[in-house]
Amino acid sequence: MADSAEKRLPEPLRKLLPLEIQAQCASSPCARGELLFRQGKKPAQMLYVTCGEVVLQRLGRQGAIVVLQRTRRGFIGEASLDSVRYHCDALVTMSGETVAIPLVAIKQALAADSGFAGRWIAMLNQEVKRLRAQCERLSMKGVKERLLHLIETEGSEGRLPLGGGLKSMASELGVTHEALYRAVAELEKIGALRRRENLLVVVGGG
Amino acid sequence: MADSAEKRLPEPLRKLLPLEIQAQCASSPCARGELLFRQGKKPAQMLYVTCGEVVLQRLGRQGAIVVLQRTRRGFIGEASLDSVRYHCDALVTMSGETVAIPLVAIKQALAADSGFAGRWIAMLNQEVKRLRAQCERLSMKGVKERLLHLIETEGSEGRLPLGGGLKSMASELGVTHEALYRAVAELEKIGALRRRENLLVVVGGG
DNA sequence: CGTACTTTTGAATCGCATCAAATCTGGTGG
DNA sequence: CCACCAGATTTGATGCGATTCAAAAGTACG
Repeated sequence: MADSAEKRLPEPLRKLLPLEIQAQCASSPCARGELLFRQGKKPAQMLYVTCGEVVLQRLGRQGAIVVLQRTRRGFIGEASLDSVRYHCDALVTMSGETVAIPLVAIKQALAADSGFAGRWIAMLNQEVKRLRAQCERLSMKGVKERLLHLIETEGSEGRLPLGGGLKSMASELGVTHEALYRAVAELEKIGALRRRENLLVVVGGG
Repeated sequence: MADSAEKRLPEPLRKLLPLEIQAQCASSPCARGELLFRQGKKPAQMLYVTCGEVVLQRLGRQGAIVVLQRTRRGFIGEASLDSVRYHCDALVTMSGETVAIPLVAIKQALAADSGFAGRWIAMLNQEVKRLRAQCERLSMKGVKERLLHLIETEGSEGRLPLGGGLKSMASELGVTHEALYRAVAELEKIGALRRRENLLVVVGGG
């Protein structure tokens, strides 16, 4: 059936997009090493990562690769709404799946449907909030400090489900997985943290 | 004159806001230690920092203060557009000036004026892009690496003007000013960086 | 059962934070 | 003009914590 793709749309997209745009979405798998788009090309569609990992990168002045974004779930290059050309490459670093949405459809709908525009703004607000918190987190020096901050800001009620295990969380915190394992162990020993099957719980004055 | 406040509006706001909203803006000074808003209160206006420094913070689980955002220039708590209550305090950490814009006016204008909504979205896109780059920067381990990344992403043509001197740049990079001074000195000695009066220039293969 | 991955612990090294102090700078008032 | 101060800038010495390299133990899956 043609609508099988729609049914697979992740929750966030179903709540965000007008139905006529949902109908134009196309899911497709992406393999590690694949380039989803290239610097200089004209954006034709908005990409949403549902699983796997994609990084946006470009070459710095002395040839070093500068990573601008690493996404495991969410839009990549939302800013392509405004720009004529991509200013970086999109490289798949972990096989997964993406949803492609025609850019023109989004632009038209944003101009015509103020409700959609409002939801889009709300989504961007959330993203800005999240990113600001992440910056504050990354500017902390200690791993334990960062971990607790993560649970405070991304979790609810001092609880945070860990999806891909601690290892993937480590790169989100900007530390090695060894350092994170040790930090968790120490916090548990102090009694500041408890660890259920797939959950981290802050013990403090809750 | 009453319009003296309008004339003082910073460039970004003049380009972003419809004229009828610019007329409703009110600049006012804020002193170090002042609370611009408090967790739990209902947002009535959108605040834009023109100079000074404001942090958004709230109390974490074990009483530790969690800083969510630190702003020297730009909106604070854009997300108050969507939320009924503030979820954090806004504390002035360096005396300066803010512009207050009535929230209802913004909401109405965003719904009625699709051009304004488009500009607002573009602004948020820029912010998201900048924040993502900053996250990647902060997740780098070396100071030199971070500095070069900053110049690559925030500067143009490998050149970056340093506004408040190296010291203020240090906290933006999430390092101590001593470490930054040393990194700059080493990069200059290698010949990878040059330093003009108020400018940092990457020397590499440009 | 074997392979691949995550999780865990150990030991050595390195870079940054920290504390300290000297120099340089611009601005203010005598 | 000089004295003086507050801040930025610079250099030095020390310690801690994360990285790094290494290896073992646990776990999922075909």
